[in-house]
Amino acid sequence: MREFMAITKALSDPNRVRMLLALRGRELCVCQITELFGLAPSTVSKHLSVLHNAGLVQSRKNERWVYYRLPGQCAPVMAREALNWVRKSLGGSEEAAADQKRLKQILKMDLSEICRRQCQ
Amino acid sequence: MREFMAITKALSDPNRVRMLLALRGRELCVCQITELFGLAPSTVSKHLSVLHNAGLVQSRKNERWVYYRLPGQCAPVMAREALNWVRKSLGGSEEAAADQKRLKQILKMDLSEICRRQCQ
DNA sequence: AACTCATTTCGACATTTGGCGAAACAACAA
DNA sequence: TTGTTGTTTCGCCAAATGTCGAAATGAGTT
Repeated sequence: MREFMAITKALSDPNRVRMLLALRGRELCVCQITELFGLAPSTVSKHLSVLHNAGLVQSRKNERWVYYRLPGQCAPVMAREALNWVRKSLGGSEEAAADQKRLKQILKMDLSEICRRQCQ
Repeated sequence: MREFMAITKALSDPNRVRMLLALRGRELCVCQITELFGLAPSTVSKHLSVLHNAGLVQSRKNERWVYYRLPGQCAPVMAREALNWVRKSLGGSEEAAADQKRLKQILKMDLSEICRRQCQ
């Protein structure tokens, strides 16, 4: 029950759900997610920590950047089922499509450039 | 997206999730749910309204009582998928079993008797 | 060791949410 | 019509939540 509630609470914020949809098929750096959502880096970090705590994302550090991704087969069943449900329900939604489109532009940019823009 | 968020917000409270699990296989009157959870009737009513608003329960009125039940095949796909996920994830949980056990006792009681107990 | 810089944590604030009791509502009974 | 009674709505309060900016962290660089 505790595990399940951690998941539903994580899914109860639209920005967090959009983050999960944006992570389909690729990993993203915190600064890329920050750029995509137009939120403060600290806010994005907190959202990602909620998702991580619910087992809905994993992370790794490389050089200066932290990358988040959806968990693989090793993830707990409950989290995998939740992610399948999200994908099935919203994978084809307008919001997801719009985010994917803007993400395409962001992925072309250099990570350092993105971070520089966020510091000003 | 709006529909999906209504569902996840509805599922983000443990009492509401327990209510959905208690409604498996039968309809329940508001006073029975109130008795099961030990909350104020107004609180239970509010929870049920949130669930109803998300399409996760339906209601009917009969005589003096209002009965809530899980939606049938006519329910929107998203709500049905959500309910399946809840059942699959928590159908066998300790909390659900404990609630079912206490519910068994409550179902033996007369509705008028339950309501009388709640008024004092 | 000191510096840089992406990320996280902390502190503050406004908003939302879960809870209750009182009052309003709605349906039935007398 | 007037009561009775189960449910809902309305205020109110305390706790939780989303957001930001400032400060702390930590890994790589000089």
